[in-house]
Amino acid sequence: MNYDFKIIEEKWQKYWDEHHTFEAKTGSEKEPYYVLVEFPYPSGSGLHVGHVRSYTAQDAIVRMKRMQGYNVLYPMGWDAFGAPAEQYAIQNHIHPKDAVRENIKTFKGQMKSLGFSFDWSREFSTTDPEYYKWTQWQFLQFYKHGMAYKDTIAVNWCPKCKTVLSNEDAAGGVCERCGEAVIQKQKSQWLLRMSNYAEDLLEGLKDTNFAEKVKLGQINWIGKSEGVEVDVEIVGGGKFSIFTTCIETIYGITFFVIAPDGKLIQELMPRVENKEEVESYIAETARKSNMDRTELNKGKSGVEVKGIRAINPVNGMEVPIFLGDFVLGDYGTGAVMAVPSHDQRDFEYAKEHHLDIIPVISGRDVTECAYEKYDYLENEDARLINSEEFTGYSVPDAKVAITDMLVAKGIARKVNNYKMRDWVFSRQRFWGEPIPMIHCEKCGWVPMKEEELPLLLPDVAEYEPTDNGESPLAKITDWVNTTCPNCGGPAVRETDTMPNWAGSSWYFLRFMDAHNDSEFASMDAMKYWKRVDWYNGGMEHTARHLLYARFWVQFLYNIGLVPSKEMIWTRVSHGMILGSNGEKMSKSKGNVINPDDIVKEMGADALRTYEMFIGDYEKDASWSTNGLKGCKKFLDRIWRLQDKLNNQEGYTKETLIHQTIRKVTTDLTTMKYNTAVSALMILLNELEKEDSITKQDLRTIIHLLNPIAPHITEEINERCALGDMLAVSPWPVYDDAKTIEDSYEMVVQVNGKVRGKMEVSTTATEEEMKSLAQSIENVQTYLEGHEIVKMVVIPKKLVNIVVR
RNA sequence: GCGAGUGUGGCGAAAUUGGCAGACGCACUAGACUUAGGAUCUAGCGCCUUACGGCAUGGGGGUUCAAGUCCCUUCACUCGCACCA
Repeated sequence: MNYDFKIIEEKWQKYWDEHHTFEAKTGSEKEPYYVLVEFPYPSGSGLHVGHVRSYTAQDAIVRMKRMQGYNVLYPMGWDAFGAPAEQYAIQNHIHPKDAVRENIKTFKGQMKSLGFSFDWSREFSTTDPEYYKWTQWQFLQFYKHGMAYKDTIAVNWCPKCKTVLSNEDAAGGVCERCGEAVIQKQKSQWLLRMSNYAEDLLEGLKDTNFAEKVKLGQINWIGKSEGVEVDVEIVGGGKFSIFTTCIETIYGITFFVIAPDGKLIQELMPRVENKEEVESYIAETARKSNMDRTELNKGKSGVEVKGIRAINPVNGMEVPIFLGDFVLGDYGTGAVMAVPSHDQRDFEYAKEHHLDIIPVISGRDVTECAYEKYDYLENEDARLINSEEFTGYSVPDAKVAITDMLVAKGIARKVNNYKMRDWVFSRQRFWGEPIPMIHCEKCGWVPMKEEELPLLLPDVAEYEPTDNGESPLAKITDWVNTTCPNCGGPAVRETDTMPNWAGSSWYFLRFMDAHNDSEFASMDAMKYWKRVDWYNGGMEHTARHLLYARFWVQFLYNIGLVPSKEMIWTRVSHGMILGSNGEKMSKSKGNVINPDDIVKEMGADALRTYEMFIGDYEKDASWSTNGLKGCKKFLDRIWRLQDKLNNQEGYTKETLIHQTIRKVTTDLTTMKYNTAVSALMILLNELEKEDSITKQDLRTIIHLLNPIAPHITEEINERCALGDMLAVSPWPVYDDAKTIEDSYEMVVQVNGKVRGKMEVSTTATEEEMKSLAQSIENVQTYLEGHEIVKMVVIPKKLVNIVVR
């Protein structure tokens, strides 16, 4: 008889709800433990089997930790602002607010039907005014500390979504959401000075326990390079600066290249002889999207800036200046020294424009391609050549000596540069937190009074983006028009909204104190919970979301509002659940599995067990309905164990049970869910062989399974009157001494090949093992006529007899 | 191009970190039970060989008594970053 999962699962879900079983109490004397899964966008398509994987994985840990006596916080909420929610609303012609409300209802119902032990008392949505009030408040803190500013900059613009994108959103030159090629557009934008935190964000990684690949993602994104900034004189007066990481090649300069989108060329313009040519190149670059600029890897476009020549600061050589779009206006100084002999990019440019190539480092020819840094740094014999007094220096020596010389002359500085830019914080969108800033003709930008927050999103009929790039909010004149908080004169509100990254940058703090209406979270609550001990999310968020969140926290720390500089300790990421064809699940491919269907057909416990058993948690895995059936069968067999119950005391399989407790406990702690399930299957196989089993046998196996399959196990426990509810019972403990078998199967090898096996007592000495090994008949046939050279004994494992 | 990772039966995967490769599950085969069912139970299941045995962890080489695991080399795929000076 199979179990009726539908009735059982609903019964326990209702019980947990009504008894608030999983609510965490701030301030409890138990040790706090905070487990977080990324809160989802409540999109219209509902919960994905991928969500089920990570939520179950964390749920299993959380349930075990509770039983181990921790005060566990496992919260859930909604990241409901931003394009996905808005897009859904536009497509379905309903107000985003209503769409979000509906979708949250669906998601929450689905989560409950899967038996996740979230603390629902702390639930909130980033779109709740009670929450975004504090997002706005924190923006004002950024502003008041000089960390938010408005600037007209070239921004990534998606012509299709009609909105500005951050560099992170426009990665690869295409819009993150719609895939459209991103173009550059000048716009006045709010920015957060994230680049000020580049070094701190790098340093802070040392105080986290992130997976190595997660750290690397952060390091790459920050993109630190150490180098030297050098002043360069222009013939006939004026100067500019360049940034280089290879100062040792400075004698090889044959030209300079400056950015077409930078300020320098505009300053030089009056002296330019070929203005028309230069201006048309600038215009051409502006038209190019990032994509084009990146894809044009080969063939270095550019024009010479005629009439202006620059002087190499070390040898006084006069060289031409070029414009090239491979030089970026907003990185470094927007100008580079070009050393075609030792930089492939410069080399190609020089070939294209017929410029000189002067080698300055010995060891390789430079007629075919450049002799680059990674190459000459490997060559210990490399020496400087054609470099006046530095000729003959090794590269490391030259780096130091040339830098010192230039610094001493006062024309150079040691500088670190970072790829990471300031965070573009404006979106021309309706569905986001309004930026609480007011513009007054007289006073300029003035922050709203904190006590007037939240600045509510008005109710409007039209929330679709406009063609001119203005936020839809701009059309609502009675919302826009206001008075200046400073002088009381007429003023207008900022109509841009915040990116959806804003609300998710601090939500984990709010969970620590979710209903506080006088602070975003009290210092006491944050000190109690300390930090997020274990944070799970998709790999796609490990670079950006995590970086924003860390930046946000570090800023709050610096102004004394959070207890530590890093509030997230361990970050892990899960692999995707792919369709049964091994491809990413998508509607168009028709390979989407809806968790609701599985819950209906097989039950939540079966789905949970299967997703834990599917394979290595950090790797992608393909869906298999057969695999799922196997797990359902496993649960059916667990259910049937009830029939074998007897009234005897103690364990039937003591050693194996202790081994299983140990295995499951360590596997859950190290995210090896698949082998934890397999250990339970092995135990079940053994128990099934018995005619009858004890209460303790049954209680232990269902206790160990409970974190993964909470409903069926709780039901068996109740039906068989095995003890207190599992959810509030202490986790089984194992005794190391009881995990040891009396005997084991000793393997006997001759010259490394297995020639015999023998059951041997665990207490057998090495000498005993040796003689027993030689007593095996089959082993003897391989020893005959040979001389034993040596015997290798691995206690409790094997004997290897080496013969000649 | 740079960085990271992966590669083990028909399939998903294990392997106490150098010690019996393939645990556990799926699929498959045979049988049992049966008021034929996509239920349950039993046995088998890497490849070659009648067998003894031999060969097998992407390929090649090495270290070792012993290699999926360590070293060198090579191939394939996946994921990040990508004109960052």
